[in-house]
Amino acid sequence: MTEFSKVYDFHEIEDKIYQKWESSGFFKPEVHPKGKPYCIIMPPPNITGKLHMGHAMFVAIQDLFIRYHRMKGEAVLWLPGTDHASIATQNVVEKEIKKENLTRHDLGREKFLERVWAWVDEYGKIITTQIRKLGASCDWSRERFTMDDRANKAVNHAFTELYRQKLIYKGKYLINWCPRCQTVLADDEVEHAESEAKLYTLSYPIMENGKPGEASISVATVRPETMIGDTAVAVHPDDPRYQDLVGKMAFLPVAEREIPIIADKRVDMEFGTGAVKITPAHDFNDYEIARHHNLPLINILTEEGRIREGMFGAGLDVVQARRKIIKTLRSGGYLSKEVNYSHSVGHCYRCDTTIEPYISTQWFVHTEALAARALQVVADGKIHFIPQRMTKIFNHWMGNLHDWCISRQLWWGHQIPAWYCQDCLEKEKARDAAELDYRVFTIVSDQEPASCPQCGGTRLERDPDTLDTWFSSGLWPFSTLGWPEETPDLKRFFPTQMMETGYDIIFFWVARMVLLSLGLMDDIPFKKVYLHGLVRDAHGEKMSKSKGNVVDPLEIIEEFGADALRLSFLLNVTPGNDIKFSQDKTVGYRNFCNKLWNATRFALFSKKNAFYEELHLLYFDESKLSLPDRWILSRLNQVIAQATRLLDGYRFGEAGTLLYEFVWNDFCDWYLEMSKSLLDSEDWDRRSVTQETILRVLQAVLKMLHPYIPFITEEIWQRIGSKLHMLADYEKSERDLITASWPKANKALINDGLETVFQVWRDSIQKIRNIRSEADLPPSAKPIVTIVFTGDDARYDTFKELEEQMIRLTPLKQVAISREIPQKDDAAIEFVISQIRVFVVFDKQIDRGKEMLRLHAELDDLEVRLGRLAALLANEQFVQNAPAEVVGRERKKMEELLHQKDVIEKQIERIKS
RNA sequence: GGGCGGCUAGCUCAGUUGGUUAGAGCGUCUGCUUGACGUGCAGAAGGUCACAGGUUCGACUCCUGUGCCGCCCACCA
Repeated sequence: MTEFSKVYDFHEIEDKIYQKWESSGFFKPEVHPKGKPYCIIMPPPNITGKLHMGHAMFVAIQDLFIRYHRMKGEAVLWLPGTDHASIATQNVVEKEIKKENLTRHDLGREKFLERVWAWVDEYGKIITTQIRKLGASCDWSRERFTMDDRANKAVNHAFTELYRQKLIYKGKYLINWCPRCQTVLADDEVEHAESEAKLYTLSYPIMENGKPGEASISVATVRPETMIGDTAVAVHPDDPRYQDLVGKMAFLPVAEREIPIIADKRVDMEFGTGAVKITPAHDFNDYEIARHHNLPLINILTEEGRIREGMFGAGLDVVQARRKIIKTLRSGGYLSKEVNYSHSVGHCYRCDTTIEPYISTQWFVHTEALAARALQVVADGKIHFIPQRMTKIFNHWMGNLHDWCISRQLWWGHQIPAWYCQDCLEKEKARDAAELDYRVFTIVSDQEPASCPQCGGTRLERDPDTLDTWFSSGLWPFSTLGWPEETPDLKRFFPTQMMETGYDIIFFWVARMVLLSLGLMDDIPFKKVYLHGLVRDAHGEKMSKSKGNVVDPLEIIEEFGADALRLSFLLNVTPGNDIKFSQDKTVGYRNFCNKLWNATRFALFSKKNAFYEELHLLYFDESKLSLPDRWILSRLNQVIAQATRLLDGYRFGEAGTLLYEFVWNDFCDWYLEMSKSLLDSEDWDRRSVTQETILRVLQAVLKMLHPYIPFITEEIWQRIGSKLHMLADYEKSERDLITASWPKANKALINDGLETVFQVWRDSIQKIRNIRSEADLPPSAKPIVTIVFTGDDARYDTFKELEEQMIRLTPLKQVAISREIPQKDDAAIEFVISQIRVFVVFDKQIDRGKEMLRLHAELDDLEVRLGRLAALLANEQFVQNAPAEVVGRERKKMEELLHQKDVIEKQIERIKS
């Protein structure tokens, strides 16, 4: 007999089991070669550091679905990987080398990338180890990295293909520039935050006869330092204040230039002075206006965000320049007003530096056509969001999308597969056009070209820029399956069944996958998008290193086990809602695991009961089942049906709670307690059938809990293997729980009538215990109980059969199940439950005052309910409109309550007398 | 400026077709060496389901509005 420790110790067990699963190949879809394909591509964690709670949660959720579907016999593929996370990782490594007082420029591109690769090696291993610790049943033989050779190939192919489709173009536009990272960012990589500033009013003199005159025009700005880049002043065409000024020139102080006063409908007459300075190279609004009026652009900033050489305040950063220019304007009398003002400022999502709108030449993806298709497939229900409200968020973003800037001036990432022929470039330059036509000298190819296809020249220079990290992530659902090759995996598993990720990356990632999949695969990437919330700390604060409230999942696993941690994310949660992580929850779930362990220990390995001392085959024989057996089997099959339905509806939180309660309440607290006397029976058949019932319930329970708590269920499964073998219908293929089949509800065993009687039976036991407890008597004070049924009440037989159980469980001294009211006993406490009268007699005198209090409390409660019911039933509308079934139920309740009231009142009378 | 979520027992949260006395875990109180589990067992207290209207025979659940907390989006000089 296997040793069964008193307390479940997950240490050692978890790693041992995981190794067995992995080495047996159970994580591969090939375990069910003929199964229906079911695929989830794992969101690849960034290799910026170790895993956090958010990762632990997604592993728990995805593994739950993966294991559930595997048990349903499907060919399940959960494909793991990690993400190079271009900008984030580059920043992390930059910080790392800063400790050695080095910048990436000190090292140079090649050396710097060596350092990053070393980092990738180190953290990649840590991350995959951590994912294993959590019990993830993903197929490591198919593991990928967003910058491995195959991903690289996919990225180059994608870029080339989209370029060929004219969905990718290069151009000079106003973009978001991070002066710290020194790269362009996409719109959604800019985080906006309210910040306090000053709104200055500047006066620009109007030119008169070629000279600045007396009159002036006032403009409001929060960024006075940009005035040296102004190329116009704009007013609303209908603004009566400025009618005569439109078309005139204004004098730009400091820069000492003349700029035109123009009219544009985009100007808000209500704001500030109604006149706005136009700085096209450093403001998105101004850029738009300038384009319409063909105004020149003046770039005043360097890539580091400092004022350019030869300009006012050269070399200063923006804040310093602002101070200096304010001083100058003030002394020149050009500053007429300054007020406090709050406005929204963009920040880099990776380093929080203030973003500068900046003119730059970059690569873009045309999004209009792709976004329209994306909206269409969602509208057609081809992609379904859980929770549904996320659809709106997705749609809103898709519907307001600008072109996607995909080039980055970073070193770490996929280098753009574009080469520039230097010969063609020179020719193009010689043309001396206003703008270079880059297409003339650009070669985009997924292979490095040997020579220019135009001129045959070999002086080719590769674009030094890399791609947005989300570009390669956007290909993830198909690049991981082998695309652009027509691999068997791609054919079999694409489109994937589900994308499970956090709602915080709907735009960054989910949307990009949809766009790129439609563009390159001409198909959706996944059918369902399940979005989980954020894991916060116990007080609802976002976990962050700076706050010091980060909880390390590995520490929790070490202390409470991976199963307990998983339950913390899987029970009592709703899709899309943030969850607060507190250790208290995990403690509770650790206790649940221990409960399950001990239930098994008792049920199958308790020496005293000498279970299974007789080795024999168990043929399921319904006719031999005892009442408790039939009851628990009915409950079990009910639970199987319900849990399956809930899981199919993605409601794993509710399914889990259902299982938790079934195991703890129905199975442990009631059935196993009842089994104790059943197993005492002299009757061999009785014992055997009870053992079989325990075994069958446990078998199904372990199966259903396995997706939630895979380690402990597998461990128990292995330990009870020899018992399971005794089941006549045992399937050899179920030697390992991970690949065992999900249970099917046996409707024939569901018995609603029996469950109802059992409920009344349980309630009556609890009521007796309650009376005992209220009378301040210990459990050892066992009463004598008489339970009286009316003449033809069929429940009599059930109670009769459960007599011994009742004595044992309540516990009682003795019980009489009767059809007749017992002889009058003044000491008897009576209650009515579902038309059954129960008389309880303790041999100890009970406190009359206490008893009166109890009775009055009950009476008060009854009065309230009776009042409510009477009003309800007196309402003709209710009687007429409510379904007969509901009315009937209420009437019955009324009768019952009246009866209870009567009984209580009589007792009160009796005690009084 | 637009949109979304939360507001249910002291705390953390469940609650999808509107219909018993609104549930769980933790915490609290009382009792228990009941043949597996004190990481346990038994019992109890604790809620006008944020507020105000409306629809309905009936609303935690549907509609409208309000308040507080939080989030997302937006080219607010």
